[in-house]
Amino acid sequence: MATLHPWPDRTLSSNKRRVIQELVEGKKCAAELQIIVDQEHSQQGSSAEELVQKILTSFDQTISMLTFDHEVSQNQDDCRSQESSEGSKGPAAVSKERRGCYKRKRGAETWTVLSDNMEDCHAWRKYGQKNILNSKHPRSYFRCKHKCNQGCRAVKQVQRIEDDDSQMYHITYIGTHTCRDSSPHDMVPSNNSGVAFKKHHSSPFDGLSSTLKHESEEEMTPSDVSELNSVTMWEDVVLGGGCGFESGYGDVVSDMYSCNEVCCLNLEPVGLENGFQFDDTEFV
DNA sequence: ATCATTTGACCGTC
DNA sequence: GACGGTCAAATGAT
Repeated sequence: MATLHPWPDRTLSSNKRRVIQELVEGKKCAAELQIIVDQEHSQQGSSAEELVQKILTSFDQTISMLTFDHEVSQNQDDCRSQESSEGSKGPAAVSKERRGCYKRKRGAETWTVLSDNMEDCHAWRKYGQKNILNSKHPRSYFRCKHKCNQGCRAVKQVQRIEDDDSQMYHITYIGTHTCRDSSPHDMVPSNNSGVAFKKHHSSPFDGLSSTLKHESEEEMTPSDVSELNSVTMWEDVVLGGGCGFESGYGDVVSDMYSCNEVCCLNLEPVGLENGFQFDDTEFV
């Protein structure tokens, strides 16, 4: 199995990574089992079906805990160091020094959406706005509200499209949510959100995999293709696509299905760049 | 008082 | 050097 994973962490210990890979494999098998069980037990709520559901839930939560735990601990360290430095130097001095001191999120997975609605199920906080060259409308920058307390690195950029008549927005999502949003809305199964989004055994990306863009200029190699298969499989796990509920991991896409409904007109998962790995040093 | 948004400065990439 | 992305003080809203 390819060793690519969308969580932004190269420092994850190899053991932990292997554990997660094994869990991903396990969940994949459980998802296949669920399909078989569904076929053989057509009536809803059979005990076998419930059992498989529990297995899938268990896999999801375990994977989430493993990755979440690591990231939170890392980000808590970040916050602490920030606080301590501010405390020692005084706010004014630090703010001048740190201003604009960042590393760009290059290589993070991104996907774009054309929507008439800026809203989605996540809590975003605007952190900037820029006028873009040759664009009539400014681009707004949002980051996940839980960046500070949970270290969620998801960001999105929203820009109204050029066409004056339409109220459509071009929304670019960068990175997946690693937060566990405390809002009740996010905790309920996505297929309980009043949307005709059938419980599925495959990722929401599956039907879109043909539009999966490899942002690299290079031609895709067979290994790239296999990586993409792994990507969809992983997304099946982290996006909660396998069982229709979301534990808080990387749920942007499923949210766009469940919450924005048909306003999601054009979903383009893109940017699975070479190696599909985040460089943690780019997230300082 | 607290939280969110605006806005100009700063930095990385091309 | 231009442009885009991010930071954080200032400001506004509740």
